Amino acid sequence: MNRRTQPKGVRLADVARSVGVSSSEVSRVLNGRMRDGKSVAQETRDRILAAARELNYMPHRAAQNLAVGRTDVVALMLLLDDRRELYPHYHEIIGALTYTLNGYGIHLLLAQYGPDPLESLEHMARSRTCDGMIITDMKVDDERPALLDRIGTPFVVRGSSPRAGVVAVGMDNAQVGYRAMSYLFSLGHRAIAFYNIGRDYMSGQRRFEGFCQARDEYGLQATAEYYDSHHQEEGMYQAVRGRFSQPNPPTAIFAEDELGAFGALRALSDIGLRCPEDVSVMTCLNARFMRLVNPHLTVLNVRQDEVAAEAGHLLARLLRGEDVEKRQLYLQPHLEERGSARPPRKHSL
Amino acid sequence: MNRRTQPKGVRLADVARSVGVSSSEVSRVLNGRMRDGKSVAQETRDRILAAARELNYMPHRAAQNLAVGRTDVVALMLLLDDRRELYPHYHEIIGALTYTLNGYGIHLLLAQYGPDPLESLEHMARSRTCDGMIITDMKVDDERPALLDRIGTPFVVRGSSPRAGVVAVGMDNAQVGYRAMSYLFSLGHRAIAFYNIGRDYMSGQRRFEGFCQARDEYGLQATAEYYDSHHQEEGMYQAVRGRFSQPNPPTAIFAEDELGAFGALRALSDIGLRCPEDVSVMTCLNARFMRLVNPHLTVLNVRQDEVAAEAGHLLARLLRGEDVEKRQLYLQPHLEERGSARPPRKHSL
DNA sequence: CTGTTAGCGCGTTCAG
DNA sequence: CTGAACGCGCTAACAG
Repeated sequence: MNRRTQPKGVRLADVARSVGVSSSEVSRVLNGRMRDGKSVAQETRDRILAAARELNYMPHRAAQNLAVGRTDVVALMLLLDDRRELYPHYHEIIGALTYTLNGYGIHLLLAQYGPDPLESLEHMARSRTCDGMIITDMKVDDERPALLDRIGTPFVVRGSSPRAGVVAVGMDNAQVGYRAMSYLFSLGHRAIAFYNIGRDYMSGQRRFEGFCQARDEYGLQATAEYYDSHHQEEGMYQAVRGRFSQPNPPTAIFAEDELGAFGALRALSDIGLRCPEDVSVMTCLNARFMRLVNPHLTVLNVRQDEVAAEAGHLLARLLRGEDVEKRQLYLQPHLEERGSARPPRKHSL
Repeated sequence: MNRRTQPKGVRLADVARSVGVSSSEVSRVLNGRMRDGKSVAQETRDRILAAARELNYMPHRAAQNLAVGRTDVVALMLLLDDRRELYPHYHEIIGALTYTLNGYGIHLLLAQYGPDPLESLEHMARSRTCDGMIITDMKVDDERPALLDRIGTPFVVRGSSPRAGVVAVGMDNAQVGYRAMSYLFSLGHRAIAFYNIGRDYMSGQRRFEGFCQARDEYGLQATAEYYDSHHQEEGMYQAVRGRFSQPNPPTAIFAEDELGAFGALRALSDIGLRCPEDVSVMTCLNARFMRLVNPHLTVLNVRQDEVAAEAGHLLARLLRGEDVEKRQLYLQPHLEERGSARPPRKHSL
């Protein structure tokens, strides 16, 4: 009961000694390495298990890792913003990954990129701190997949992959761009301002393609405006204020993400315009609380939690040695109408 | 350049052989273990460093861990809600912890509690998967501190500690309760409904104490109402709807957290009451986006990121062997007025 | 200043 | 069915 913990912890050898067998025998029993004919006498088996429980034996992770050459750890490297805060979408990614990986007995390790991201990544991978990695926020010229391939570390891309031959799971951002435009068009909007993530990001690039396709298809070349933004709440605020001080303001705004949408709303509010009466606003996001707040934003739901969960499953299978098809899986965004986008007014004041 | 990665990775011995020294020598140089008089000849030193760089040597984590008896990992075990999602406050905790710990060369490991939380915790600690832990969401009868003490694993409590003799850093929740009441009282409210976190949680218990103190001090025994809630958005929605179908509804509501506040707002809206014209609402939270949304909530800002950062610093110092005072640090909440709470109307309709 | 030796704790041959 | 011996890769103690 009140027995003091052993100074160094109880080892395999301690259990072995207490039973009067070799430590190999204990290892075999505890790891269930006795299939085929290879078996351990039922009696020694029981005695070993009893002793292990009695001594409260717990294998030493580092020792196991070293012996087996595996860590059961998957790393996710984080990009913190200028305030050292996590970007919103990480919330769901981290939750879903932790949950999913734990189902495979894998822990999630978090680290942040240093000044040289590739170096951070290489360090993490080559030191074998983890068995595999999830990489996110892909740039169009992202060198991480190639690096990890070279090192031989299994990984899954969360998001759009800059190239084939890797396992990637993300949202279909081309559809995000296309459907946002289609929807606003169908409501009757023609003057649409599309504020996008930077096109240096894969998702931004994809969205841009979707935007272009819709724009051309609907003949909006003259009225639909495209902006590369990626400057969060304040950036969008400034951008929208600036745009509305110009002639021919848009009747609808697509914002890159939730923060951008709030920036846009704040700008409209300060200008004296209402949403959706005067200007429609939509965006794409998933964060749960966002659905609870006012105004209820009409969004293309990009289910980051589902994406992350799927990425976790795929990586786990990869680590198990199962052969996973090296292909890209893109989930479709789901339109959720909540009233922040409506048909434009027929006549301006 | 295009050299292929060695099958098993390059080891210390490889570097040693390439230079013609023993691996201890390499280890010494690479780890800078040469203070005091103990030095390594400048020349061999240089040759070793050159060879290591040339061979692109990277120490094997598991081997180092085993040899040194340290992992440079701190674990945070998560509580997922019924939807397997992370509670809102984790977002800032995780970001701040990752950032802070990385400054000490420590990674953050995430795992979720199994059905038996104490067992999960013990497993994590005794297997020496991590060097230390951060524990959060303390219950009043929380057994985790005692368990970790017994095991001998360093830890820091994020939140209110159920007992002295541990290192804890959290918000002063008694003040949260007290100041929320004071503020609403000072605005002129007398009929206040205080929806609290469950009192089985330390923070709930503390808030309750603050609530009681203010209630008694201001003579609100007859009009201030207390509810243990802790049922998130939907729960608060139901609770508020229920309360307003009764006589003598409150003129002000304190909600346990952001989700609760949104539930309250939704309920009021459905009932046909406006905030803050008809009913004042305030809560306490920190999440950044929450500050951006409408309505702008008047809150007691509980800076979870600062709390977590401080907890990270303390744990890191603990792990370095510095002797940290085993005491509790509670930051003060900061009132931020954003208009969701106002003086009550003089006369009801 | 440097090499040798001996672990760290566990898994895994390979005989027996 | 079981034990002895070795290896995982690195660090630390101790000679020299």
